Amino acid sequence: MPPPTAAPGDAGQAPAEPPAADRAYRHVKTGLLDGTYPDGHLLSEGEVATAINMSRTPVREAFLRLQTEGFLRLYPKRGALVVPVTPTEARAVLEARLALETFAIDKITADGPATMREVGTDLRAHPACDGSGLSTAEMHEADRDFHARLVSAAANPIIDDLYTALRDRQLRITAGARTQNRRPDITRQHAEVAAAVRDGAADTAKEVLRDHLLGVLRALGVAGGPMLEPPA
Amino acid sequence: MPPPTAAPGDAGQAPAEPPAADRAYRHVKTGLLDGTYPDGHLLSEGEVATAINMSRTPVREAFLRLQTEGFLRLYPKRGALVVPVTPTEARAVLEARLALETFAIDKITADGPATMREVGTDLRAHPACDGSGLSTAEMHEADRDFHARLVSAAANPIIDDLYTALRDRQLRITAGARTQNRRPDITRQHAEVAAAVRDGAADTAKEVLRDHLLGVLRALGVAGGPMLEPPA
DNA sequence: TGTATCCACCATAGATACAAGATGCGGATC
DNA sequence: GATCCGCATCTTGTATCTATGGTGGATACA
Repeated sequence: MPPPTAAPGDAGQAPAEPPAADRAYRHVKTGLLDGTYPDGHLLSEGEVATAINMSRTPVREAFLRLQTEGFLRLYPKRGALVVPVTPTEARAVLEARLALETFAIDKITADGPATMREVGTDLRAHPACDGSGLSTAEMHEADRDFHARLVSAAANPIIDDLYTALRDRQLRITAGARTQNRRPDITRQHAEVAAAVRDGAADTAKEVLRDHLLGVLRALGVAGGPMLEPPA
Repeated sequence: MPPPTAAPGDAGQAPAEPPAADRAYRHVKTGLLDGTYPDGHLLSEGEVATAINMSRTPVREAFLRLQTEGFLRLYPKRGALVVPVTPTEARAVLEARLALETFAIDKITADGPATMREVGTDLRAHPACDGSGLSTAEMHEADRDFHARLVSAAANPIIDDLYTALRDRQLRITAGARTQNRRPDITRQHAEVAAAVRDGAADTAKEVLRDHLLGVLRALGVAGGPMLEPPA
């Protein structure tokens, strides 16, 4: 009666649908990334709920999550604003990434040369240091994984969570950017960071990393500001 | 642009109660901090909803927020677990604070000596550098404000948000700790950090800061690990 | 007595109903 | 012709209801 949609019950080979809240979250996030919901668009719970054929309750949960991640801004009784991506925000995200990744390198350094060697060696063998034969999507994934591994080597779950959220946020910022031309630089920088960590050259690793992140901003046509720009 | 969050129409002498979701959030958070909901307690939406006389819907929102902040862990169909505070978590929070505050100092440094002087001078005059005549609660507030100002000097709203969340999280960790005996150290370290920033001695500032944060862990009887412990 | 099973209870997930706030348009008024 | 007020409508905030799934205790059995 009330649940007119979906027959969750039995169904021999039912694939066990994920929770509605998750589906709503995915749907909106996807729409945010592929431009279905453009910057500045004011979307409503009901709109999304109707689109994916569910009630507003799970959509609300999704909106709340997306707000804490910085994708939406909720206005009471008004709707959810798709936060416009500004150069300032792009810079803020990259700066924050720099802060966390720099910390990771420092922590690995504090752990001692043995840890540096181990982590650096692993990273040096990562696909993101080569990149040949990888599709754009695979390269993107490899890039993300490379940095995630670097950060998680700091063995700090809170930092890991913060970093993951930042990376999600960057997804939207760089949604339309092309990385094809930059791939040689990117892989080279990955390799340099890994090698520097392996060899105990923390300062070199941090410097290359800074330049690496600056490259992302540059590709977007955004200036890096005093923190990310190369020193005189 | 629509007015962000204007006061609801009236504003006459109506108490203008805050939204139920906010009340639920405050209630649970307070309970978390004052020990009403101890570590490992499994609480339910209905329990809270009944206690403060509202429906479960706003309570659910509050639970979601508290989960993203790391206070609760939600188990489907089970309830919300009050995340136990472990030494590991305490260390992770303090390390994360170190990462962000260190970044702030670096950014201020990158901004140039003029910025350092200005920020450092302001901080040096902050009540948290003196502390005489402040109650425990006031001192606590001053401490929090001091660090928040340092971080916000980095002019990065994302970092600000992350830092605020960390600080909230620390609230719970240090809920029962006494700071009375440590106050002289704390105020001295604040003053030293401020003076170092003012005078352009970034490395000194970061070193004192590290020691300052280590002090929090020490007061809890937790070891700092390789990152926070003083170098040999 | 120890163990496996079953069932009642409890908690959440999701849907729907209802209430209240905000906006924008149209018409009345000055 | 400009302005202001009221209403229609849209959107969120909150409450309540039903369905589903998991837990633990009581019970039957070896």
